[in-house]
Amino acid sequence: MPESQGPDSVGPDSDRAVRLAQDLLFFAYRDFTNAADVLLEELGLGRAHHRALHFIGRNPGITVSELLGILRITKQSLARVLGDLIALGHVSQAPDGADRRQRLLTLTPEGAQLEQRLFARQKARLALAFQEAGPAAFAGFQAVLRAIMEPAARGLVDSAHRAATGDRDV
Amino acid sequence: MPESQGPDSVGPDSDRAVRLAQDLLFFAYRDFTNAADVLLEELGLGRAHHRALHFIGRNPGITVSELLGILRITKQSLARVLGDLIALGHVSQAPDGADRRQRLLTLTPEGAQLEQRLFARQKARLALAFQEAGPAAFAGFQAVLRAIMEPAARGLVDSAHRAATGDRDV
DNA sequence: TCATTGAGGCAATAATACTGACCTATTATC
DNA sequence: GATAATAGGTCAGTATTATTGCCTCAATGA
Repeated sequence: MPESQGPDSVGPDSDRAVRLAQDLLFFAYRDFTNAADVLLEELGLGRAHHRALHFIGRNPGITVSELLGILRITKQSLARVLGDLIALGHVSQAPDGADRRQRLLTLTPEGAQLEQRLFARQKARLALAFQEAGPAAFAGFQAVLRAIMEPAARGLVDSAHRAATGDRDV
Repeated sequence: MPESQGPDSVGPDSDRAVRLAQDLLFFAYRDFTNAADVLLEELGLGRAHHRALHFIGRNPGITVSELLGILRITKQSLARVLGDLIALGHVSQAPDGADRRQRLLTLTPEGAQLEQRLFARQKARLALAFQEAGPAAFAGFQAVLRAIMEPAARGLVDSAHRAATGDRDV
C-alpha cells in the first residue's frame, strides 16, 4: 500500500509515505497516551509520572542515570517526578551492593498496582487495535517502530521484553 | 504472569504484546520527534510550532477549530503558537467566503519552506526505517497505528493523504 | 591522592499547557 | 428584528514539565 515501485526504495516518492507516517504517529501516539490521562488526573499525577512508573516497572533496579537516558529529560525534571512517586510510596530506592553510589529504583507493591491500573487503560485500546489489525500487521508495526528508534533504544526494548517474560523468547 | 493465550489474540498473551508496544511507541515517537528538534531550536521555535505548521501544511484552509480538535489543546495554547507563526510570516489567515467568522489558515511560501526543512529531518530517519523494514512491514505499521487512533482521526489522516497526493489513490 | 562518577539540591527561567471569564463579529433561529 | 449560537480572539492567573548553571556529598577508580 505505501507506494507502487522503486528497486530498493520504499517507493516512487518516499515523501508520501513519510507524510502519512507523520500523521499516523501523531494521532496514534496522541490517543495512546490519552488513554491513561483520566486516571492520572484523578490521582493528581501527570504523564511524566506515568512514564517513570512504566520504565521502573519494566526495568526493576534501574538506576537514575539510566532512567534519565531513557526519558531524555534533565536530572531536575526527573527529581521532581521521582520525589513525588517516592513520597507517595510508589517507588523505592536502595543503594546498589556493588556500587553504593547508585540508587536502584523499584516499584513498591502499591506502585506496581498503580502501574497496573494505568496499563489496563492503555491495554484496552492497544489490544483491540492488535486484534483488528492482525498478527502480521503487528509484526510489521514492530519492525518499523524498531527501525525508527535509534539503535541503542532497540537493545533497551529487547532487554525489558526478555526480562518481563522470563527470558523465554525474543 | 499475564495470561496464557487466546484463540484470535495477537499472541500468546496480549499483555506481552501491549507491554512491548508501549516501549516501541515511546522510543519511536521520542526519536521521531527529536529529529527536527535541533533545527527548531536554532529558529527559536518549539514542537508545538512544528505541529501547527505540519497540520496547516497538510490541511490548507483548515480552521482554527479544526486545528484545536487535532492538537487537543486549548484555544489559549494555540493562540500563542499561531500568533508566533503569523508574526513570523509563516502562516496567513483569510476569512472564509461562505462563513466569514472562520479564519482559514494556510502556510505562506516562507512557512511552506520552513516546514519542508523540518520535514527533511524527519524524512531522513523515517525513510531509512521504511527501507530497512520493507513494504510489508510498512503496511502493518500503518494498519496498527490506524487501529490505535480513534476512528475520527482515521478520516482526517485519509483526507490529508488524498489531498496531498492529488486524490490519486487511497 | 586526585579525578571522576552517581546522585541530589538550589535558584532562576522557559515552554507548553490549563481554567475561567469576557468580548466581537457573524450566522442561524424563532 | 430580536435572540441565540458559533468562530474566533483576548486577558489574567496558574500548573506542569522542562531547562541551565552551579554546588555538595559520597563512593569509585586511576
